[in-house]
Amino acid sequence: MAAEKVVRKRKSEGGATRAQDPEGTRRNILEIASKEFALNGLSGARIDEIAAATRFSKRMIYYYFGDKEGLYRHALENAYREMRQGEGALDIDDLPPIEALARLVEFTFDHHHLHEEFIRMVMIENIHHGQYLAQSDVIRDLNVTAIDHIARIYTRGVADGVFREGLDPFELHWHVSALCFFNVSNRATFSKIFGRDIGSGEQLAKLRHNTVESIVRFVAKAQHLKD
Amino acid sequence: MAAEKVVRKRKSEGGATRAQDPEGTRRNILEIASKEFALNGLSGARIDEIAAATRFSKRMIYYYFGDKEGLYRHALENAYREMRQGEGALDIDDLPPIEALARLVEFTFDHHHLHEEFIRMVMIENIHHGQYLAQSDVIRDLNVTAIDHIARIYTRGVADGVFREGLDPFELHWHVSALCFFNVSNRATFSKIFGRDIGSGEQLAKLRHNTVESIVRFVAKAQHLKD
Amino acid sequence: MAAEKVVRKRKSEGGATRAQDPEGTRRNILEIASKEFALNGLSGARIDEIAAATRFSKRMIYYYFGDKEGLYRHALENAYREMRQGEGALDIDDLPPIEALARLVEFTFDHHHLHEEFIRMVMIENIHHGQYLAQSDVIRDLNVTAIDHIARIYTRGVADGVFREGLDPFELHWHVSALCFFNVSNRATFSKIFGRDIGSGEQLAKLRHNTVESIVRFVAKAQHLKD
Amino acid sequence: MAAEKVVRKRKSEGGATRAQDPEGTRRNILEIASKEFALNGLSGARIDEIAAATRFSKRMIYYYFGDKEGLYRHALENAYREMRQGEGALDIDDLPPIEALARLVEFTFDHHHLHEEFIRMVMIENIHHGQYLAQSDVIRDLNVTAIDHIARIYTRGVADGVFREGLDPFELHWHVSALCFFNVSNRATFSKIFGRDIGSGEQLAKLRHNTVESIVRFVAKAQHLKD
DNA sequence: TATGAATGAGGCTTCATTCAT
DNA sequence: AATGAATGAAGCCTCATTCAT
Repeated sequence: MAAEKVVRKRKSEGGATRAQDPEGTRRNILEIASKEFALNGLSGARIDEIAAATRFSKRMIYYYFGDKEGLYRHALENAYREMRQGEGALDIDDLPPIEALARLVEFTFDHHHLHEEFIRMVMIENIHHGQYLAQSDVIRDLNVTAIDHIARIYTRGVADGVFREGLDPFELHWHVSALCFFNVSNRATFSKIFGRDIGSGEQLAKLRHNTVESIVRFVAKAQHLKD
Repeated sequence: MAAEKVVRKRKSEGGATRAQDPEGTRRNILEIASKEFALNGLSGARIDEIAAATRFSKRMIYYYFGDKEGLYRHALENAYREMRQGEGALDIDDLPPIEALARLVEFTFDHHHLHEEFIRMVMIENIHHGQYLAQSDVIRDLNVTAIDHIARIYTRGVADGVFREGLDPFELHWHVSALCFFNVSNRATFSKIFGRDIGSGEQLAKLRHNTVESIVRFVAKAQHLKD
Repeated sequence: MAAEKVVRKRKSEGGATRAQDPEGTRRNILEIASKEFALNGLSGARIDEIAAATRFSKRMIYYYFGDKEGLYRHALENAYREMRQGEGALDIDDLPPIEALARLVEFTFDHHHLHEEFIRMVMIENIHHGQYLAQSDVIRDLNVTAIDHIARIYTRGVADGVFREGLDPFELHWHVSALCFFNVSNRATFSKIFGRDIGSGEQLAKLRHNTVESIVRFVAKAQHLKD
Repeated sequence: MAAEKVVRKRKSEGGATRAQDPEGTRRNILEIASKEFALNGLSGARIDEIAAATRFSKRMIYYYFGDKEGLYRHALENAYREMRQGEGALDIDDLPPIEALARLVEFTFDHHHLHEEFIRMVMIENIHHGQYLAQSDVIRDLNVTAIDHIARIYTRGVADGVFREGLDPFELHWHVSALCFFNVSNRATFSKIFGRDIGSGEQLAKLRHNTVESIVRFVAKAQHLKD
């Protein structure tokens, strides 16, 4: 009889040896995964490599995040969350509007510059048509408040008579975002094409300065500008 | 064109019927591949799917482009080439500087908006740290000339006394690029987060208008601005 | 019953609240496991899903049953046990042989029809070449008695001169089993192939009737048959 | 720059060395797969083991059959096809009805006995509730004709006055199937429980004889039976 | 020039099982 | 008695690429 073929038993026998700290495990995995996704994108990232860089076995990724997309989704949320948390630090309500606006732009410019990982996650998510962001309520909630900052400054500036009327805070936010984001997101191609690194040294400083000036000139009344 | 001259040789005795048109084959493959890469990125694109969408077999991709990266590199070069070709059309040397500048910005804004595929290729290339672009001399040559346009306008504006002195054409180009690029590259996330589609209708028109205004206000002397 | 006596001990100071009832735990697990195995087979069943459907943790399965095969073995034994228990109810010793035989067949037919889960366990065990059954003394003991019933009826029938001589009770049991078993085990394929559901309604009733008639005609002397 | 991380190239380089014979390849794979599925069931079968037993690489299974279920579906269809093909051999139209019926039953009994693999596939498919068979038009077509055989014999027998009237050929087919199928499908458990191997030697012969007699006695008028 | 058949390597995911508490 | 955290091994499937014609 060839009938002796049986349910094949798994050979494992190997067990866990690690301390049990679910929250720590989750965090460790998410941290590593965020880096991998930011570096290689969703399809470029490798679960195996993430697991290897982790202090845990590959299996735990699935235990805590379900699948690769689940992990990516969490990494994306995490990126937005960390980003927004940093913004709390900025305290500019006491400055005169123009100066406050300048500070806000500088802050955003520097912040983006320092958080390339976040920028890359957003780029990657745009490559995926924002489909994972669309699944996350968390992210939307985090971001809508981002406009409040600039809206408050703008209102004060208009009240003080130094800002032009009729501008839309949402569009101002867009403006600031575009300039600050682009300088990080397109650093590689832009720098390589023109042979000037836009992401460091003098050039970075000048673009930062230009960015501030551009926003201020866009918002402030002409009479308040010094050429 | 040259295509008229292609003699459709049939294999002597009722053999294969496919036209032997190497250049056409290449072009067909590259076209399809460009779409796939733009849609799914380098690691996300599938050779199988590209081949299937092609009029040819998978083998031809390797025959003409070596490997996946070779195909990607060509698709990238192609994207830049097509982009730059379009720019030739713009004729603004006869307009007064401010108006010329406004036209240039509008043109760039629209051009980027209409060439999402190109924008996505650039995003993807940035995700890959510009490493493939770095290997291509073609691309660099194509792009450096892009600054000439704006440089000429700027020079005229300064000569006419309507533009501020001391600005760097390269940085002006950066400025225009940033705003026009961002509106396409980040359309998905930005629109989804704030619930307003920045890529169509009224909103698109307003951002276009703002973009022009922003650049003009940045470059022109304050006395020439109407708030 | 014994369950009345279970003292629900609470861990001294507001600890766990789960009742400590080993036998109940075992039973609960076994019940759920039986369903899963009957539904998906030995290799198709999932320990995780069994545990999830249970009121207990996965660990308890291993605690009480060792491993997956152990659990399956117990489920198999359980299926046979429950099956045989039901048969006790039948009381036909007072009926004339032909009628008694008819009742026995009807009973078996209905019993099998009502216990699809058991039938499926037997099918599954046959897929595994009966290797787990072979390990269980319990099951063999339970079943051998199954022949006694039919043997008694047959003996009476022969004595009464209504049954043919020389038949083997074991083979009669085989006969009854085959017809009753098949109608449940092969319901899916047979019904789907011929577009007639053999497991419900009129068709079921007719096959039941045929089954009885077939057995009776096989056993009874021709002179006692009405065509 | 950590930017040197790239699309990871596959290392393969290894190529094919085998003769190209698509149909042969398919057949070889299907043959091996049929054995594995019959032996271990759908979930129990291992693609790796099938591939290893094949003359081809694992990849070819997916090339030709899509996925594991696709392969199973084809194996199932194949089993039914081979089964039905064998039946063509039987030539009984010239025999008197009773004898023809007896020959048909004997043939079916032997045929099932010799094709355990087929029986097991049907068992397995029933475990899966016939869901794969339901997807196959091929199988249904093959089987409906199976009833024609027995219907023709029955009609002749009724015309000759030796068979009872009012029987349903479909149900007769069911009857024959049940007895012949069961003896193969349940050989393992039945034999083990009662300590008598129903699948070989004298016992097999007696059950075969009984099966024929049972069917004949069920169909023939009582006056034509010799007890 | 062009193709369909074939493949090794690796990718994601699941599984039964064990450890620490 | 009972659990949630953790895991090695293996399972299915996909991918870029090459061979034979």
